[in-house]
Formats: sequence, C-alpha cells, structure tokens
Amino acid sequence: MKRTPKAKAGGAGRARGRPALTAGQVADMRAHVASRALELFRAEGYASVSIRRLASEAGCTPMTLYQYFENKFDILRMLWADVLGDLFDRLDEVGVGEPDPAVRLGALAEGYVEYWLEHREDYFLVFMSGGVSQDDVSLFMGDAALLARFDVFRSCIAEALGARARPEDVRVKSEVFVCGLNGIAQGLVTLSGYPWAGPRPLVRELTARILGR
Amino acid sequence: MKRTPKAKAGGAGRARGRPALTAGQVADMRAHVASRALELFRAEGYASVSIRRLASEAGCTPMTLYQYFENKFDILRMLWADVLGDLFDRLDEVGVGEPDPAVRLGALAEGYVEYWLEHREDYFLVFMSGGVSQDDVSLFMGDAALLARFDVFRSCIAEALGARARPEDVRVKSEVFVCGLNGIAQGLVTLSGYPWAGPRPLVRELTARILGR
DNA sequence: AAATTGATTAGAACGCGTTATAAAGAATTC
DNA sequence: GAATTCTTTATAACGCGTTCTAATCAATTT
Repeated sequence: MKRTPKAKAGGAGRARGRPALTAGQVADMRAHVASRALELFRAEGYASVSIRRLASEAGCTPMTLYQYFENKFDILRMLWADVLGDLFDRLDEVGVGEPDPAVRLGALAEGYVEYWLEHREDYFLVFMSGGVSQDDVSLFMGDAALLARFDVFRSCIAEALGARARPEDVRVKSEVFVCGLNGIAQGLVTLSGYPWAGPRPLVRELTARILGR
Repeated sequence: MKRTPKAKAGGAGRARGRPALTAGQVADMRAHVASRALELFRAEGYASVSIRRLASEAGCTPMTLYQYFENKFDILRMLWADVLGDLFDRLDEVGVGEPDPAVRLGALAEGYVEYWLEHREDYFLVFMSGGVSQDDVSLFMGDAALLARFDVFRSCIAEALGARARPEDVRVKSEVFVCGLNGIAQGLVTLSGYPWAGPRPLVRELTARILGR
C-alpha cells in the first residue's frame, strides 16, 4: 500500500516537498499539447505523427507526455471535443433565423453531413480511430457534454412535430435521424468511390421521411 | 528498367528457371493464412496478433507473409469478404418464404443490425480498421462483388414500392436505408453506453418511414 | 548434371508506442 | 541551508510492423 502524504487527515497541514501539479497546470499543459497535436494530426495524419515527434514539437520529452496523457489515443480523444465543438458551433449559426423547424432541421442536417465531407480527416479522427484496439471503444464520444449537443436535432424534430407528438416518438425519430446522418456521412466519406446520389438528396429524403412529409 | 523474362515476346517459350507461383497457389496460401488470421483476430483482436505470431501459427516466416500480402491491413481486408459473406448468407435465409416485401425488408434490416450487435469484433474489423492511417481508406469495401450483396435491400424496396415508383426514388430510398442501417449499427455498437431505444424500435421506424407507412 | 529462376528462410535493422529506472531540476517546509 | 517531495530528463529496453540483404531451398530448362 502506498501512502499519499497529501491526503493526510484533516487536510489543513501543507505537504512538505514540492507541491503536485495544479489541476489548472495540468489542464494548461494538456491544452498546449493538444493544440500542437491537432495541427500535426490534421496535416500529416494521426499515425504519421510519433510521440517522440509530438513531444519535441511541444517542447518537452516523450516521457513528459506520459505524465499528462495515458497514451497516444488519449491525446486524440482530447481533440474530439475541439472538432465536435467546432462543428456544432457552425450548426448553431446555420439554424439561427429560420423560424420553420422543418426547414431548419434540413439545414442542420445538410450542414452536419457536409461538415464531415469537408473535414474527412476529422471524421476519421472522431469516428474511426478507436477500432483495431477493441479496447476503450465503448467510451467513444462518451463525454456527456459533447453528446448533449446532438440535442439540436432532437429539439428541432420535437418542434416540427408539434405538441401533439408522443415523447417516445420524438425520441425514436431523433435517434433514427442522427444515426441516419452518421450513416450517410460514413458512407460518403469512407466509400467515396461509390456513385452515391449525393449528400443533399440523401439528407433531404431522410429529413422528409422522418418528419412524415 | 527491370526486364521481366516471363513476358518475352510471343509468350510461347517456357521460362528457364523455377516457375512463378500459380494464381491458384497464391489464392490457396492467402486463404490458408486468412483462415488462421480470422480465428486469431476474433479471439484476441487485430492489434494484439502480431505478424510474427501469425506467421508462426500459419507455419511460415514473417517474410513469407509479405510475399502474399502487402501489409498487415491487407490481411484484414481479405476477412471482410468472409464476414460480409457470412452476414448476407444468413440474411438470405431470413428473407426466404416471406411474400410481403415490406415485412421481408423489416426482417432483413433487423437481421443486419443484430448481426453486427452479435459480432461486435467483426464490426470493428470491417468498419473501423481503416482509419488512423488515412491511406487506402477510400477503398473501403471497394470490392464490387461484396457491394452488390447490399442489393437485397434495394430490390426489396423496389418490390415494396411497386412498379409505379420512379427508379430515382428507389435509388435514393435504398441508399438512405442502407446508410440508416449502418448508422444505427454504428451507434449501437460504438456507443454502447448510450441509452438507445434499442435495435428493433429504431429499425422499425426507419423501415416504416422509408416505405412511407 | 548444370544452370537458372523464383520461393523461402534467417537475421539484422529502423522507427514506432510504451515501460522502467536512475539521475537531475524545481518548489516547498523545516 | 537542509530535507523533502514532485517533475522532468536521459537512457535503455521490449515487441511491434516493415524493409533489407544474403543464404538456402525447390522447380524448371538446357
């Protein structure tokens, strides 16, 4: 059993030696590394950027990276927040000023799919970097705060269906809608050689069917 | 410029030394290796099985593997055919004996999603092993013969919609349907912690909307 | 049998992610 | 300043995918 001197009973007395890293210090360093990592991963791909290289670009030793990140994949995970944040920030702008929820839903959906088509590398970063390992994959995008941003689609569908819609219907429709969008993005991005009808027709069809038009 | 003695003008005269491997020999060896690889990958995961290990299990040297496969990922790609073949063979059995195309479509769709839920490792194998590298990803499932098997959904939808349906509508609906199924599978498999409504409600909703019921 | 050509093997090597260990540096209390 | 505690560095090591080279083996023609 290792003793943790910091956690002495009472907690009033200061520890003796150098204090451990502040949560803020850790966050700053992680952000700093993630920033450099995002540039490098986007430019050269996740697999092509080595830990040793990233460390030297970030101005530290490989070993130091392992102080702040569990492993290389852990660095990648930090970037999901940035990418998804960027995506949904754009979608928020798309949706504003459109009173008709059905029209707004269509615009959001198109924006969502087209974002991934315009940022294919980011799609791979977010949706296709977990496989192979078979571990920690069920945690995919497991951050609740990130997940919550998908609610724009849900609330839009709820509004379009009106107050008379049953909540369970709204739920199922929302999940099918988001899954459908992800499936369309997956198809167009990963199977780019296939002669798809195109993003707009597919998204329009999905939106129209979900809303029952 | 290297000369290829085999391709001498005319092609009638035999080459002098040991003949190159027959297409059949290559196919046999690839099949043999792929068979062992499928077992190992399923049991221990793609990343955990090393080339050195696979070679020794297959009864050859690592170097020999590189004679028959371009790289480790190339071995994985051979397995997609097996997995997808297995999946669609089962679906064929599901669909038989059901005259109503709408009901048949629903059964096929449920079978499709549930197959991936029951074979999560295979889902990762097929859909999530390409990322990271950012190369050879656009070739994903690029085999035309494999891709053609997705036509079961298309023909089922065409039959359900009847002869009066416009071909373009059938095309768009089929693509949205398949994408929707893949999206549902992706969501349920990779985000297993999320409280989804479940595979059946989602698939039913998608099927009903696509068919316009 | 000799020569030739390709398949296979053996072994070293590279950079990779990751782990381990010991030394050096920094920040705090006594 | 001394002691202490944590961070960072330096360095070696492991197995990995992959490449390279030289040697050996196998199958064919002359």
